[in-house]
Amino acid sequence: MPKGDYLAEFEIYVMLAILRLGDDAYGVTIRREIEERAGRPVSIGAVYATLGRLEEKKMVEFRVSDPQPVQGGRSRKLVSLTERGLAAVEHSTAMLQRMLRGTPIAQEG
Amino acid sequence: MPKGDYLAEFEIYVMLAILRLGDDAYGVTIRREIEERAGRPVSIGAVYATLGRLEEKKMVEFRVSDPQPVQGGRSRKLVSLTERGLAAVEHSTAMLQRMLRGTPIAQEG
DNA sequence: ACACATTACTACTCGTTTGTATAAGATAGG
DNA sequence: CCTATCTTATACAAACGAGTAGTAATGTGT
Repeated sequence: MPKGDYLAEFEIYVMLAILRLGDDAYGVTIRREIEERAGRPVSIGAVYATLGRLEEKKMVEFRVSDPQPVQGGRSRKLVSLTERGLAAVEHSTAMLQRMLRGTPIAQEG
Repeated sequence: MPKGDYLAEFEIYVMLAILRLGDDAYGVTIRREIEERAGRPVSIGAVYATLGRLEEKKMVEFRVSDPQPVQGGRSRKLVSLTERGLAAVEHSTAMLQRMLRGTPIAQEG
């Protein structure tokens, strides 16, 4: 099982957050998104570290935004999933859904 | 976030396989189940190693079957999830479902 | 120039998971 | 007994992920 071909838990959370955030996905918003859904604190460093690992795996890619017209509004490094990244998330989640089926665990739509 | 509080990918697969297999969950069947769903080879050693770790975390428990009336039919070590293990799987999958919602990834019922 | 806010980066540590290789226990059959 | 078969066990290595702490870049406002 060549590593780098699958996603660890936190990596999945980061990638799903990116998907939900769409054009507004960058370090700070990703962090907030995960904190809200998971209900636990997430350090910003952990997010950037994970984003770096995901980039190495070619799961995500970046583009730099224009600076924001507010105090401290430095450019953001917006993230999006690569084709490969999207495929990986879909694969991971589909696998989970397959495994869940036929199981006594409640499924939500 | 203290490790040991969440489940890694392979651990989740093992636990979900146990759930599906019910009264027939033991090393060999678990391996087969995962291989079929994941479509990749799984070594039997990896399964036992993981089961050992899950037992340490009190996620699974064992009971020994009667010997099987076939060649090589030694007793099986049947596995089932503990209350704690079931709760952990439910927690992990529920979190994923929450993260999936609002995402362009197809959801199956 | 200076303070302040927002965002990003990186080196490093720690603990973990995964996986292999290897050995061996238990049972049936001839 | 000896062999084949099914099952389990485990020491060990290698790789990896998570997270922290500290640093720095870039922008606004005064």
